[in-house]
Amino acid sequence: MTASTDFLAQLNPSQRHAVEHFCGPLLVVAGAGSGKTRALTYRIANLVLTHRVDPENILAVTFTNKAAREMKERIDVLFAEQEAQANYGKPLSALSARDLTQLKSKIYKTLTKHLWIGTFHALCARILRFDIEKYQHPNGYRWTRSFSIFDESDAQSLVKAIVTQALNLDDKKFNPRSVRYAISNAKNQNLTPDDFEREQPNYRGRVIADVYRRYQQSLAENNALDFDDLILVPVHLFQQNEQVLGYWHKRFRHILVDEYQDTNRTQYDLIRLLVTNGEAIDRFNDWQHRSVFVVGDADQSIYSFRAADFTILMNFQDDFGDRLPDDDTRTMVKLEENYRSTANILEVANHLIENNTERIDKVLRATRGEGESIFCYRADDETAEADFIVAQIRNLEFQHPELRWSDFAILYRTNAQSRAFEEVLTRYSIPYQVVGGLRFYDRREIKDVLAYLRVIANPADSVSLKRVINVPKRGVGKSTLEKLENAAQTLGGVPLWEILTDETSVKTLAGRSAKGVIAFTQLIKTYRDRLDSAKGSEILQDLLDASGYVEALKTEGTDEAYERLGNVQELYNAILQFEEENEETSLLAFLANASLASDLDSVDESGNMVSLMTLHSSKGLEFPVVFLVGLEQGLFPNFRSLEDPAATEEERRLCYVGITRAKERLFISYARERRLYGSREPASPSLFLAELPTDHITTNVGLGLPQRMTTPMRETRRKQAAAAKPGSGAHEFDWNVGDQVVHNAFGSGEVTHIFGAGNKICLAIKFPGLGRKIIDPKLSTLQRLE
DNA sequence: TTGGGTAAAACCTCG
DNA sequence: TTTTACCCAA
Repeated sequence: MTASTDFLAQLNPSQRHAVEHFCGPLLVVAGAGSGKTRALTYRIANLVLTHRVDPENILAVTFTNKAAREMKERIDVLFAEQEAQANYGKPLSALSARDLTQLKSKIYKTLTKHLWIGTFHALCARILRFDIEKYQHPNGYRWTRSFSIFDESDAQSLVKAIVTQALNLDDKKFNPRSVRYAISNAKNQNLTPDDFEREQPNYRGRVIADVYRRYQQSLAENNALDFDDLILVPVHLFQQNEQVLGYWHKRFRHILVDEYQDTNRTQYDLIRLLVTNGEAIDRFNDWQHRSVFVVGDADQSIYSFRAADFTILMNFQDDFGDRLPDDDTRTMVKLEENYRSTANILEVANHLIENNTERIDKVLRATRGEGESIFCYRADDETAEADFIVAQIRNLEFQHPELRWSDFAILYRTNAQSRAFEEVLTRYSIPYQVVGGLRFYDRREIKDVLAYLRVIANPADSVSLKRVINVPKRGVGKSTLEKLENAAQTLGGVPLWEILTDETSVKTLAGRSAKGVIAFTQLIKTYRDRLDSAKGSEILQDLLDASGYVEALKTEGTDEAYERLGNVQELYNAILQFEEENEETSLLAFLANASLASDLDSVDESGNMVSLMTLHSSKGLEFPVVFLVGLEQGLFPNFRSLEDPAATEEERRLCYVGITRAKERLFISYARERRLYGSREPASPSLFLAELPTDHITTNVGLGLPQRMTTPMRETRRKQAAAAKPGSGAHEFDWNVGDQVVHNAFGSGEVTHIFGAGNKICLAIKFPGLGRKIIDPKLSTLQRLE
């Protein structure tokens, strides 16, 4: 066995199949905990070490920045182990410190540095820093490589300004948030304003299309892109410019995509363009020296709210593959062996997910022992729930000396649920970290300082400019700003900056405030001149002083101000670290990195703290002990999904994700009463609780858990159904789980779920031999057998 | 122009 | 309960 292949011996046959795949398409259907990250990293290492692929030709898309970082680290280790054998003839651990340093630096320079690994957003931002100036918008808008990236709040205020000011519409009727959401959705499905209008030709659709057009114009005027544009613009650029596409197509011969079930239409278009060089997909056949390798699990698709579409994964073989059935195909491999969780946990997870209708058939096979039973706790309210869970944590930590605080995770549906747990954890002095919530880069002081940097890099960015022109106070108030903006508008939408830099105009328009405006523009100009010569960190350091920002915080002198000061200091550390760790150290690269950072990226694994996070954030992570909390109707599944069977299935997948995070112990809990906005509301147990297999669960509610838990739910349903339609025909809606029915087309079956409430009820019915189908009793003839 | 006050809205998930 | 938006006095 040669040195370059013996690391493959650690893999099981399916993993090995995936890892050794060289050219052509491959879909890896990878269940939770089946070693998919390992398959990805090993394959990249194998491409380079065995097939001698130039690292420059590899593009790997991950779901988070953190995953990208970890993948790079793991590949680095694999490279190092192989090179140690090859160059020194001994294992990595036997190398002297000097040789090790030398080897690592050589590996970084020749191999790791050239790999493109990152999220869709980060990779696309990088491509755009090369090529955005070649992009031609149909309306003639232009962007430069110093474009700003607008976050969600920037985007929403832009939409709000268009709705209320430019179009003079009621922002109650056209809620900026929902309009922005509609635009985002359109972009994620690769729809232009015209496309959108064609799809929704009604009044609302036309208005939104109009806002969308103006919104895009606004972005262009600011030389800015939103998150969705980061993907959409490269797609359009590739579609319109053969040379640009040709370059990247030639460069990225081997493309790998993780979490493929969570890609949206636009991201799919991007991948397809890069793979086929724009050729029609059914004609593309040139797989020599080229591969596309995607890894995903339809059962873990939980991002449909940002237009992710798991049918893209289901269609992979039709798109790229040989179109053969599962058993014969050479373009799909399934990883079904789970190395993470105990058999009990897997049993519960498998049982739950079987309630979904739309999935690729797949079971997680246990490789570990049975493990402890799952415990389900019914609490009186959210405080009692937190008390119970923290008591369990203290207890387990006490009884099992091998457990650290960081081995525990509390997973919930919404960020707002963290508070109760934080209070109790604080009371017992248990260290914890809340992941999600307010991101570091979303704090006010950080956004302020970044806005300064953004204006310095991109003065056309009027949104950032307005944010800081009067921070700290320079006597430039609302009315002054309004006059200046009007002037910019009248001159045909020139950037505000152009008005500000003309001293005469400023003196005419701003009057008393002119002094402050001029001071501000002078400040920005000073740093713009240094943009090419100075490092970002140097600019930031001087700026904090010269702008008076730090001074103002010190003068304020409150505890809060000192906390902000600390955060600003931390930002300075962040930029220093960025410059140290990254190949591309420009201020532009740092700003993009800051815009795209997620709170998940800052998860501290060394800190030994209990982790609190949403189920969405927990994807891809694992913990020995997991608490899955708040399993109540309306909370989880969330109330917005109650009436929509497809949405309920997504909530169920989310629950599946939560369960499969657990390695050793799983606790599930719900409360009978919960505080919402401050007032107490009664809560009923989640639909999902009744779907868990009784014999693997212990509970504090006595034996016979599913019966007892479904009863109150049935009563609520009955009440809701009766209330929804008083008088005649209430019996139509009075369905219960377990009802035997006869359907005019499918024959007899059993009701297994009830979706929604009132007159919007849908039933999931299991028909022997035909499987489970979701049926609207109002639209089909259903007869109940008594 | 600024700062303080009160009233109304917000809590779904995210790069 | 907490956060944000808007109004008015100084």
